[in-house]
Amino acid sequence: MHEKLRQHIEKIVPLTDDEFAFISAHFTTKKFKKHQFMIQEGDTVRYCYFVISGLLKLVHTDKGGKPHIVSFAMEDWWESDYYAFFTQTEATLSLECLEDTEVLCCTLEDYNKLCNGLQKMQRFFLEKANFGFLGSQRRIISWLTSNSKERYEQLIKQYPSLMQRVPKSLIASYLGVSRETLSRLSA
Amino acid sequence: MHEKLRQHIEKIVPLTDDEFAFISAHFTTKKFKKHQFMIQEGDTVRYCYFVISGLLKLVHTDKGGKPHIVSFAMEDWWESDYYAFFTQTEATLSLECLEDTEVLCCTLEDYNKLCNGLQKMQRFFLEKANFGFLGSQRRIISWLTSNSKERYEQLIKQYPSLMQRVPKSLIASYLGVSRETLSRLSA
DNA sequence: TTATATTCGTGATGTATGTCAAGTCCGGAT
DNA sequence: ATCCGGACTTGACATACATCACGAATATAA
Repeated sequence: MHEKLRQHIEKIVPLTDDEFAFISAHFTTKKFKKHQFMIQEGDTVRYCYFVISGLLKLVHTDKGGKPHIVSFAMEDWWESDYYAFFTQTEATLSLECLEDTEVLCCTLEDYNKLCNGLQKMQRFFLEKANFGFLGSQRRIISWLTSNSKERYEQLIKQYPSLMQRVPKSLIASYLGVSRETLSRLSA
Repeated sequence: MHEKLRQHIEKIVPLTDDEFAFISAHFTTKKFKKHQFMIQEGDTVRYCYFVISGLLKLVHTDKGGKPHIVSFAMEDWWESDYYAFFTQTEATLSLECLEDTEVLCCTLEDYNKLCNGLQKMQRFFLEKANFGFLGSQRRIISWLTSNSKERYEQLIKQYPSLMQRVPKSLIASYLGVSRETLSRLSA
């Protein structure tokens, strides 16, 4: 089942069997049920996660108690409260399962061992980080240049499956509009 | 003058003189005047830039021709149209000087040579990429959870000098509001 | 200097969106 | 089958913001 991880990494750097065995040793498997929290606000964040199957939402709750979806994470995505993970501080985000989910877990210590022990792996994480940054920048640009309807259409074009898998109120939260407004956009 | 680069890198990884000499050899210096374009839409993006001094704006122009500020870049920042830089495709962003500016330039080839030739440097870029991602994510959260006035206050708190260095219309563009609205927020 | 552009504020008005409220539809639990 | 709660839509109204217009102050250039 770590095989999915291997395929994922080999999209960026080829691996020998020995190398993958080394990598694999730094991950553990966990399963979560729908509605379970993988990270809750205030937790110490032990892991970053590679999603084997399932679907997650990364959520920030504002002072007024209103939740906002920072991102979704589906198969082949890496997710965590990365700020808390990297700085080993308390989580300000929560990570919750929208479906039954299976993940591979990597501690910060193992993340660093992977980077230091295998140059290819550091290269892999560098690529991931760069493209993660570009994805966020793209979302910022989308927000600066497009109205709600256009952003909605861009989202369903980019992730068509999302519409079938999550309620529209969560899509609305991700886009930063109310669920009522989103409902009216389709017209 | 590459000395600023050394100090900057050594905030993350310590370097020997030999190592820094190796690094230094992969950068060239350039100077630009206020209003000069370092990157224009449609250009091939030869470099990513480390800002020694001065101030830049990274801009996306929408279909209607309206410019939107994706980010500012000041001393000690790295900037480019990274998507175009990494994928060697045409720039969709422009990079323009708001002040006379001095930068160190690094081609993608040199970037890769640095990563492959010196593990410390790959580690450095990994840290930069991770924190760049976290910065963008923070901005997205700020947008999801705060109104214009709050986002404005967060910005001046985070970068007080920006207010003295750029016209408010650019701040407005960065925040995604009209200059008139920004003008009324102070009240 | 004078001329010209840039910056900034402010009023009037239209529009997009949030909020509150009601009601329908549907699936899960008992 | 009945009940209940979540998902979604739609209307009414309030509000934040964009846009257009104008003028004053300031900077920049000839």
